[in-house]
Amino acid sequence: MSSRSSQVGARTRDVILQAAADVASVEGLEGLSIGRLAVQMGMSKSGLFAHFGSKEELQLATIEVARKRYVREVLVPAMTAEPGLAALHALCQSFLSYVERGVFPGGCFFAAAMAEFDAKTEGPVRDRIAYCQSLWMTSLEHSIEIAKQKRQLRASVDPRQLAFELEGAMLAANWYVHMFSDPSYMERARESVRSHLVRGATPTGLRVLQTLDHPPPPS
Amino acid sequence: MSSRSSQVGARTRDVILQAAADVASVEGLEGLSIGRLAVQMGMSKSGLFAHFGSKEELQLATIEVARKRYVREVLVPAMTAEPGLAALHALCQSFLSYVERGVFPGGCFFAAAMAEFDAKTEGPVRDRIAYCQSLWMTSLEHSIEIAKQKRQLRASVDPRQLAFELEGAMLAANWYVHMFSDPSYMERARESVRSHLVRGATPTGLRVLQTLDHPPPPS
DNA sequence: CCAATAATAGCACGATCGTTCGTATTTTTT
DNA sequence: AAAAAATACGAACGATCGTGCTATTATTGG
Repeated sequence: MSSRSSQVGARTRDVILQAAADVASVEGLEGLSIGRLAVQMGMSKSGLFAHFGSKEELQLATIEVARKRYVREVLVPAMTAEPGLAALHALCQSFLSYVERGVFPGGCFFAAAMAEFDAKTEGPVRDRIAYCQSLWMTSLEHSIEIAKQKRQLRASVDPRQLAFELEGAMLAANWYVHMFSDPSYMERARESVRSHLVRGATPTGLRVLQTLDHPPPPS
Repeated sequence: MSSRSSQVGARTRDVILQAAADVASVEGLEGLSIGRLAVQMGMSKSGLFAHFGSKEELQLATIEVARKRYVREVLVPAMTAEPGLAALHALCQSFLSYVERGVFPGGCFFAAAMAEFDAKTEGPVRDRIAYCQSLWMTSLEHSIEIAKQKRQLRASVDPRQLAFELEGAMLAANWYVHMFSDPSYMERARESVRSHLVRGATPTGLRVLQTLDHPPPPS
């Protein structure tokens, strides 16, 4: 059988990687140590190592499970929203909620990984992190473009610029909440998102945003 | 003699720490290794180690020289501006220029350190980084308050909120410029700073901002 | 010029790092 | 039931980590 999904080891492997993702969000992907991870899992270093064959493979596999968790906890919940401005709003709220809920103990996994690898020597790990980050930015930009097509955001709105500003507020909240143990930075980010969306919105867009704040009673 | 300033070792110590700050901005303060640093300096590991006595002391001393470099390259150049909105503008431009000039090869030292330690166990290093970061935020907020007193920014402007949004844009630029090797993110941050300042400005403040973009001919 | 002191080097330590290898145990397939 | 494959373990490797101890070399003050 080519897939590992029915094998026993696949479950073990996944349990290892879930723990690895948690550790890496705090200690960094380089700070991930096979020995400490093995102790934490209650298994031998070589036994754990055999699942991956190299530390780099462990790091890449950790990124993959982190990405899946990210998709499940951030992107999927936002998919229920109507494409366009509502989806953009949902993506931002979903991200902030994901940080707030502690989906990763160290805050956003990819924010931490980006900060760790942004200046480092190129390699598969760095490339993968950059790719994941660009996907996230693209999904923001895409929703902005849909919103423009729907005349919910003004034609003058630059999708990449708006995505950059939203992402800046969300990233800053991610760092500051942990660094200063001050959850009020989440509200600052929400205020920032709200004001950016309101500022770019057309009258049509404003109605959409009002609907989101005061959801209509189920008919 | 109590001061080390006239001793030979003080110069050596400073050269070591300048290199350490450069390395740490790329590899992180934990990634700083005494052995590799010694090789890079062309001296023995124990000889280098003797200057500090422990890795933690090396990290703290590295933070200190990084802070001094930061003050010299970011804060001091901005001090020529008139207190208030002009100073706020100068602080943001100075920070972005400092990232752009590569004052630290890995981007902003303190942004990297904050991202590295925000989720980690408490300790003197983490505390010091948090303190340095809070000083920077406070200096932004202080300039905003002066600008409000001078009626350059509207009374409705929340200093901490505005500082948060400016910092978000600058931090995001710091990461993205390196991660995607795309200097255009610096312009995105400048655009973000400009629009935030214009939006909060009173007519008086707008005149100040215009003066900054089109400096008056020396009388 | 000599004694005191500061600065550096050499060496070794225990710990941990990623990695390899051989082997035993379990699970799956034939 | 036998064979094959997957899974895990224990031991050890060379390298590097931070950190001590001791000797040696520079520098400085009397």
